[in-house]
Amino acid sequence: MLKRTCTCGETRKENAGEEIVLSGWINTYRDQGKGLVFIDLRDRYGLTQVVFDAEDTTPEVMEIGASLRREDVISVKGIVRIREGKPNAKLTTGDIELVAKEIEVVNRTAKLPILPDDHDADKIGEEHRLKYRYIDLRRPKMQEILKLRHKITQFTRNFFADNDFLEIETPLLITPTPEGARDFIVPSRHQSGQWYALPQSPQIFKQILMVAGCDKYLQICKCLRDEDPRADRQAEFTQIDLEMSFVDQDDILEIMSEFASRLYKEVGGIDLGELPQMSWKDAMDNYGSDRPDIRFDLQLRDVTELASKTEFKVFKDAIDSGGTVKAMRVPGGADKLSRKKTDALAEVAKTYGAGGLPTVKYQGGEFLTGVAKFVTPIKDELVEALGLEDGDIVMFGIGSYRVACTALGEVRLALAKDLELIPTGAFRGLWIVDFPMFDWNEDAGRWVSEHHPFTAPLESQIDILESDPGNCVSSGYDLVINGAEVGGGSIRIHNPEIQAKVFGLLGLSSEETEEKFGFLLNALRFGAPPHGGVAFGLDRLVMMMIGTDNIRDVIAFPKTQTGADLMCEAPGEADPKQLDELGIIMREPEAATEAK
RNA sequence: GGGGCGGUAGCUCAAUUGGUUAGAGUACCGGCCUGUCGAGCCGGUUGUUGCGGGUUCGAGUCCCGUCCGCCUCGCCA
Repeated sequence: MLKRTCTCGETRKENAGEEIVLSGWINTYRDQGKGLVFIDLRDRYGLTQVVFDAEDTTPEVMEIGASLRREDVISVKGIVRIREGKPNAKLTTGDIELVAKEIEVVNRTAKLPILPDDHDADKIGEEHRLKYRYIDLRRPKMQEILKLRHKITQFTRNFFADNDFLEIETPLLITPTPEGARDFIVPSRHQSGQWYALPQSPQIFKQILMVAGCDKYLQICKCLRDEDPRADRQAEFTQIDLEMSFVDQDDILEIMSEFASRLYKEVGGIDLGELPQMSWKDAMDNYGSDRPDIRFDLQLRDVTELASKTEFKVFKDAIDSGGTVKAMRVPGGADKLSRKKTDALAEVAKTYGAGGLPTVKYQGGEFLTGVAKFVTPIKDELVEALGLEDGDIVMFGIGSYRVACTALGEVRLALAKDLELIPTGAFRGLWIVDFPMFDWNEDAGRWVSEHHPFTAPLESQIDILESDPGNCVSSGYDLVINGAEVGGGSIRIHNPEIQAKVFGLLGLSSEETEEKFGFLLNALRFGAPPHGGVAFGLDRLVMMMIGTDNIRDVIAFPKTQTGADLMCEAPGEADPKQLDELGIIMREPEAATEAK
């Protein structure tokens, strides 16, 4: 075997005259006819032009050179020389070429299903890219992503190691717990009828590590949630997970702000600037989202009071049932937004639970369009409240507080896209703080955790935890960058009585609590320090830095929307023997359907 | 579980109101070409139109079912 002496990205003018060996894949070949063939040889590090010239090499090597096709794998020995033709400014090695003297064809490729070509990779169906991931990943762009991801994890490890964090692994096979996402379940062979769950996060383990005196913990770990994926969400994903003892919220926000700022700066070359704090209430009130995109300035205003003065039935019905009316001023919207566009925005509002999106134009001192007559009675007050100017459009979000805010908030985002309000290359981050402890779930008829059941209420809120859970503010915090939640955490409950109270509020009986979370409550009884932590979504960080909204772009071997790995064809059938050992009997498909 | 879009050559796509032999670029194969670099020129091979039914003289096209992929609501403590 010819062993390479350097890579395809490093040879320069200065190396002219040296004998080297390169190994790699044929990126392209250009056969000029009898006696002259060019090859661009590719490896992870770059491209080097190899020339097969009849005047410089043997007929045998020439023949092999002419037979090479895309993605064949070769090793080639030769002499570096300054190019006889023009240099190629597109390549770092563009000044030189390797004159082939000896060649070893390591492997010929079969007929290629896809080409690893950045130039038209976007056109290749993702299904093919995923099935032949090993070819897709050869693309320089994909290699760059893998490298960036590596740099981020490397930076993370170094940063936290420098701050005395210990990297500690937690188990993948854990006990199923109620609350939260749907678990992936794994059968136990030794204890038939018993099941492991794969972790949705190492949450409880990292808290127990604090009880165990580890003080500062870090792990870059896989988390698994058996829920439907989205473009930016995958059932199997990676978190930068950490936890600290004897800290308060400010301590955590401080170190995490430093981490985020330095990470973006040093790895991504991005200046995040200051990371201000905004309360959850302010975020919902003004941006209609708990992860507001503050790169542009449209804001929502509460006009419930004003709206109650009108005879508009849509307003009245919502207000009578305790709802909210929000308004958003779109400067200059009268000209920019056609009926077609406002209709499309109304569809957005409907998707998020609103009945529609009443819209009025403000032109010539009058409200125009269909619902104008209903809001004209409050015209002056509305103009004043929203600071309306001639040519503006006003849109209304109506419904329960969360629906009114969210629906109009989503319209806000759609509008930003449509009117191109987001400056390219802008990065704006902020911490969202003071989340509510709970949200009332109508279907379940009980409180559910806004964050998770281990989140502590703010110290000032402990009094109202039980008397007024709906207004109880938690110690949770999320880091939001460009409208995406990149991480979140909280100060945890370290007092077993308070933890038991929270479980109780979530509708768990004390038996259930003891059965499912007894080990945690126990741990809290045996000397738990105050502690708190954060989990950052690694995939999201990578996505943001390379500017993609597709999470599959940043995962080497991602899954599809139905949880399939198209390359290895997971999930697959298990051997009946395996099932037998586990005491599992498959129900017939028809029976499964009937059971529904 | 709901809604939307898509599936035609290895790949990316085209194919008039249903119309007879399903085309183009690219990859691949062959030929030409000594300075190319997304090489060029000439020629060629490549099809279960996702799958299964149905309507029709005739289906890539229309209908029903189903599978797969993508986007999305619910869901994601």
